[in-house]
Amino acid sequence: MALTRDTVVRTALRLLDEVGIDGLTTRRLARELGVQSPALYWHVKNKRELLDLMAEAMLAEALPPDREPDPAHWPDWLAADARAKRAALLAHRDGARVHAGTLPTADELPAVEAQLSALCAAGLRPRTALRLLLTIDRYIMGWVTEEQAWRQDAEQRDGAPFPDEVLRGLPLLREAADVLRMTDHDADFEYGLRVLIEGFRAEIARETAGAGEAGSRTDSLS
Amino acid sequence: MALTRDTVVRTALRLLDEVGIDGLTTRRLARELGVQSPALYWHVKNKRELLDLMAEAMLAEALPPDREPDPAHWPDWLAADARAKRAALLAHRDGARVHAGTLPTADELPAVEAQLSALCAAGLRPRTALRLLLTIDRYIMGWVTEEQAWRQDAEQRDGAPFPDEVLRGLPLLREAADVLRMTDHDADFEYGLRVLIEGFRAEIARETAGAGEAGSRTDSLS
DNA sequence: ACGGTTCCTTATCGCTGATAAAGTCCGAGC
DNA sequence: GCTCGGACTTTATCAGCGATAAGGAACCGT
Repeated sequence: MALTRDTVVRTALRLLDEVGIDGLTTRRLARELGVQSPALYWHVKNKRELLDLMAEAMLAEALPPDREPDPAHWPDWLAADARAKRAALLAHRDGARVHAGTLPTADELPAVEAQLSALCAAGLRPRTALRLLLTIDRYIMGWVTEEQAWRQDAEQRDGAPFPDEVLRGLPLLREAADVLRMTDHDADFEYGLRVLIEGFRAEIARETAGAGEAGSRTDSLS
Repeated sequence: MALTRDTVVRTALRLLDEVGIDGLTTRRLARELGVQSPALYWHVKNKRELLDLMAEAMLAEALPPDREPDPAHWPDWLAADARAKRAALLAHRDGARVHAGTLPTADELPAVEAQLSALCAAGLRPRTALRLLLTIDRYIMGWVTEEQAWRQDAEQRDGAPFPDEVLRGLPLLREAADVLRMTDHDADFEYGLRVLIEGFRAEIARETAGAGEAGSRTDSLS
């Protein structure tokens, strides 16, 4: 049976978990597939394209299929989507770094349109709703990137990071030591997510209230 | 005059702007310094350390020196710090990618302690305050990473991204097209920042209100 | 004048992503 | 039944990468 583009990508994802993104070379992948490395270039234009396909497959395999988002419960599905995306990125070693290189493509747009539709029904203008989605997306990317770097580092570090001695004279940090040392990624991610959604709530309130003066944009903070 | 670790790092940063992080090789950097590439390894342990030093220098040169943050105006300095950090990362090509590889070090801690102190004076527990700082930091990292990838891509792309034709049948995206196409990074970043700070405000209100039941953590969204 | 430290060079290693060119196989058309 | 053409894969090779070993030159305190 000849090699398929699909098996190349799936094998690459499996190999990624074994060796990490830095260990994922075309030769290693070819070996895994029982083939010489130039054979890969028949199925894939170059390594960049391979990584793009991996990122796409990563999200596809872990993300739930499109639902019609319910405007009434936007905080719920917004949070659920965020958790699902984080989970998708965490599902593979260096998942965030793989995804980070990719550019948004046109075929993701319909799902975004559906989300916008629900958010607008909840009271936002399209511009604001899209900005909101972008904001949450960047939080997730930044978060998981850091989280995976930290996890990676934790494997080859002996003992706790930021040992008690370096916290001498820093009483507040000492009190928040478990947050500093990232002992509970899930809870800490959840915190930021809640803050964001709380902020969105305020934003919706503001925008609904000032609906009459839609044109007068202001970025003031208070 | 002999080479200095400092001139190596400064030259590396200048070269980074010219060729980007992928073009920044030890050979290229050595050439820029009028030296053979193994000479670099006298001043720097390896490339990872060079990048760490570059990241450190990047932030040091663009970030304002420590001030004592004022608890009364926490939204102001929090936002100012966020803008400054984004500016620092934007100041060099691929700045976010350079910074992303680095791990937090102990000498950043005193500044964090000072921020915690101000946030606690404003009504937060240390754990919550630190989580808040982490949240905003990850937003910045995620944002600028994406922003620089986008800018990079824009240079070698002809015409607008997401041309009108792909927005056919997607009326809300069409209305938010300038956000989708990232025509104003500053304003879009500012939006997310404001949402975050609005969320922090709500968080402070919640925490101050429920101060009696400090132990009963809950992550529910509503 | 000598010995040690500092700083840099030359030579080389094993590895990377990628291309060119040749070879194999298999199925459609005659 | 043979042959031609496309679908794949191979071998050979390239330029470039980060890194190390070993040696040489310059300087500095003694």
